[in-house]
Amino acid sequence: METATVAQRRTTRPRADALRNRERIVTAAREMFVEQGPEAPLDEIARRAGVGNATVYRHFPDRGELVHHVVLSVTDRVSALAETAIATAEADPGAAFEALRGFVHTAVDERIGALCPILSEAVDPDHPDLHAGRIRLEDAVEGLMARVRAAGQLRTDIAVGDLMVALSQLTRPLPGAGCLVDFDQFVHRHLQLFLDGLMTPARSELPGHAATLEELRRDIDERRPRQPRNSDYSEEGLGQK
Amino acid sequence: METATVAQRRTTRPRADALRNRERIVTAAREMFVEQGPEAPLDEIARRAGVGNATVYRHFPDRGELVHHVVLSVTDRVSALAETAIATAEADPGAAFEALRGFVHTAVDERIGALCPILSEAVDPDHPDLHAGRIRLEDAVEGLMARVRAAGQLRTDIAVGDLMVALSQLTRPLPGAGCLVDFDQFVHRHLQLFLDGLMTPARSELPGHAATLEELRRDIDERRPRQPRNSDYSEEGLGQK
Amino acid sequence: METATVAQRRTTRPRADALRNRERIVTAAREMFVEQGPEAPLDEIARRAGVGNATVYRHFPDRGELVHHVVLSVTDRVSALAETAIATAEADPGAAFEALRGFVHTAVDERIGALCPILSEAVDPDHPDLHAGRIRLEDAVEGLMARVRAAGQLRTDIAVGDLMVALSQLTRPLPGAGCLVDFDQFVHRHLQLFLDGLMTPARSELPGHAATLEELRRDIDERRPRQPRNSDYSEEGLGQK
Amino acid sequence: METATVAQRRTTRPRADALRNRERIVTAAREMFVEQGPEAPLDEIARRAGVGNATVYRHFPDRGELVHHVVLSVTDRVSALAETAIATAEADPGAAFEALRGFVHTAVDERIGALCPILSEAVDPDHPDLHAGRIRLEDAVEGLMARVRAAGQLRTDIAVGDLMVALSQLTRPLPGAGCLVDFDQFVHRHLQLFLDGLMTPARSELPGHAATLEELRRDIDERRPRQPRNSDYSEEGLGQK
DNA sequence: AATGAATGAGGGTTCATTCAT
DNA sequence: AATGAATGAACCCTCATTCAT
Repeated sequence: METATVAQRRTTRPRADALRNRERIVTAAREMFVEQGPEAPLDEIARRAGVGNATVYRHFPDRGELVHHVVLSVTDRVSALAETAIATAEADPGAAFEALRGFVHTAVDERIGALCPILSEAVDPDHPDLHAGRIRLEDAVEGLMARVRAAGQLRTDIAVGDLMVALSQLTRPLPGAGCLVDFDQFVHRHLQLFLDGLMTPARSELPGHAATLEELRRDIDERRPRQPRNSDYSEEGLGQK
Repeated sequence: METATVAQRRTTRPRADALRNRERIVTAAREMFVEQGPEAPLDEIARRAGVGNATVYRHFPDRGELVHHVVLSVTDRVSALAETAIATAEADPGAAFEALRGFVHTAVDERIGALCPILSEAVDPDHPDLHAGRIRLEDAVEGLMARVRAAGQLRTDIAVGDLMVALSQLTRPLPGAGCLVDFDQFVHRHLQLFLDGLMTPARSELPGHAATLEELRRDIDERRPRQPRNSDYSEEGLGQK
Repeated sequence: METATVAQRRTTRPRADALRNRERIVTAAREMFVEQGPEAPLDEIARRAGVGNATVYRHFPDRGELVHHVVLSVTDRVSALAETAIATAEADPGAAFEALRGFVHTAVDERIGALCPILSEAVDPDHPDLHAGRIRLEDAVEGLMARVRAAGQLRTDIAVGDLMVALSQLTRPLPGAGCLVDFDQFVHRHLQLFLDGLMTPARSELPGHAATLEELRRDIDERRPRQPRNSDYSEEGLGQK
Repeated sequence: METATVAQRRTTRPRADALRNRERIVTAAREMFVEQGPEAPLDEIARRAGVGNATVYRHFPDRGELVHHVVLSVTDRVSALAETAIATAEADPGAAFEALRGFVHTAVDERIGALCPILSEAVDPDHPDLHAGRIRLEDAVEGLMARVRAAGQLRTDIAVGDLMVALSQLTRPLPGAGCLVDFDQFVHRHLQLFLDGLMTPARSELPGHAATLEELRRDIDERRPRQPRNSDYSEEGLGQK
């Protein structure tokens, strides 16, 4: 009796099924975002999660909220992966680059592509949770890269932003292509090739400059509404080393 | 005689402004497809082209027709770039890889990302024009890659499909991000890194298998409506060479 | 030379080809109106007439104008048919009803169904030309019916409106059905049955009252925007005679 | 136990307001189809039903589905009327034709004109429900006509298709005329006249041949895209008997 | 708390009408 | 005078979001 009262006092006692639903929604959304991008129909997410559409709204008042939580969830998982990889790299510095490879390929299966909103206007960059998540992710991946760099296996002209953005891009689904079963092997091929390009010795000189996630966010936030898009390729040193 | 010629010319001459409009629509669509994929709102394309929405329909009876022509246009431009690069590579085999680099970086400015529909359901793969375009593009890029390979500068376990798909992916703008001026330098950085991964000697073993554009199309056409998506990463040899 | 001047003075010298075009447009419109109703696409009418769409607008500033002229044209043709039938009926009063039958069936081939706008809001009832046409048609058909009635072969409780409206209705195309080749024989069957019902002796008592075209127009013009539609069948004497 | 029953009832019970809406949509559509045919704007149907347009789509995923249900609904109602009339005809064979008259006039109020899609491409003729409905309707009306024929009061050269098609045509409102209160009495006049033409003894010979609804459907399905439309009136015997 | 239903806004497409050649 | 081209309004349909049960 008293127990019940206490339970009731916790104003937000989450019912077991509510918690389960919430989790299923986030999972379904993560899948959908990877496959269709952050514009995926909410009704479809609800269907895939096995709940009514309105239930999604109960848990996440608007799409932004849902994106927010998905990003948090993926950030957490990928951060954990990176932290694990750090341990591996420290255990055997000779295999540091291998640890990085492992991290990259596994991150795909954690739907790291769902992180793309982190770099767009879809989420509020100043939200404390997201900021914290980004810091943790950045620290972990930077830590991992630092280990590989320390082992002399990673070129020195790249930073976290380079890896994360390329990772997001290479693992995004082709637009208008639905769920491509056969496409996944291609993703892993491209990741391998990209990773090969990260190894020492560097085989070319890079244009632009290395950037962290924080810097990328800042760049995005500051950009002007619309401008003619011109490559700066010809103006930059791109020559083979 | 001359009168007849003039008259005839008049009969078949498309109006100057109509031609201009058509060109502007294709250009606008190319931009939009790169940014948003082949599902980009036609109204927005029309707006960007500076014409009414119905004008788009006059020139291209349905979306497929528009996509078709954009793909053809980009295919042509990119094929020409590749063919030019071939000439460069032949002139100086020692700089073959440099010719490939040049091609890749320039292709970005021709909006090669607009080719993504070529790999989706958005175009009829059996249309003669598209098939011919794909063949020309494939031959040109394959020809270019062959030159670099012959010069001993390109790893041998990759094919046209690998390059084209990765190129499309790496050059796509971030979703919801509009036209990112600052992002372009990142694109070129990633292309450089990816290209470095293509050089000899190969630094890793690749999962899956090399594929041509034709094979990719076939894979897509054959895929079933929906299946659980499982990475095959863990089942494949991904080890460092 | 002087002839030319005179000709020019007639400010509205209609060029031969313009006249021909005008005629072809009206003909095409008549066909289309019968087949698809007065909402038929003007572009399609233009196409069928073999002219550009804008040419239709040169001749008929708006759709109403076109409908107007089609109605006039059909009214004329059908009036002529009726007048011919009168002559036949007078020549052989014993075959008066046969003359009426002939008129009805031939009127179908003159696309009398295109007259339906005469009873709707699609045309201005007060336009002098239309009014005159309606009077001529009414007089002719009434004249024909009078002959048959005088011959004792037509029931006396019906008037022109009854015949014309039923004629229009029975010959209208089924909605959404396109051009029904096989449907025409059905039209003629129904006309026969309806005509049989017009013969003496009358086999039933009719509800409502006989009406002329003028009265019908007036009824239509006076009707209120929207009212619940209730049959008055149960309130009227409909019994078999 | 009882709780379970209640719960179960709740699970499958369609909401009261949803049911009401569905009914209102079908009713509105029935009216619109009678007036404008099966191409009537869905937005207008929604407006008339007093619901948002999207609600129509929730209940009927596409136009075909709506047409389908309207046709079923009308078929049911009219079949019931015909079956009732059969009973009347059997009770007093001398009044068999009167029963037919009653059926015809009452069918108008059930919006029998909404059956027009049954003869167009708007519905799938092979759908089991529609087929069953058509059979029921055909059997009922044919049964009614058989009773009248058996009583020697109905001419023998007509079939169900003749009656149904003429009925649909004669009861359709004039195009562009909205709902004509005053027009209804005309409809009933014409029905009376048409019915008089169906009585024995037949007063003319009919062109073409009697057809059932099934045969009409077949004719429609087999017809070619477009052909010159020629009356066969002159080639057929139409003489007075 | 969960849900089915309702809705309005937005994009796709057609078509009557106007414009420029 | 004739025409191809351009346009905006209307309609169809989808989907995010709100409402009522």
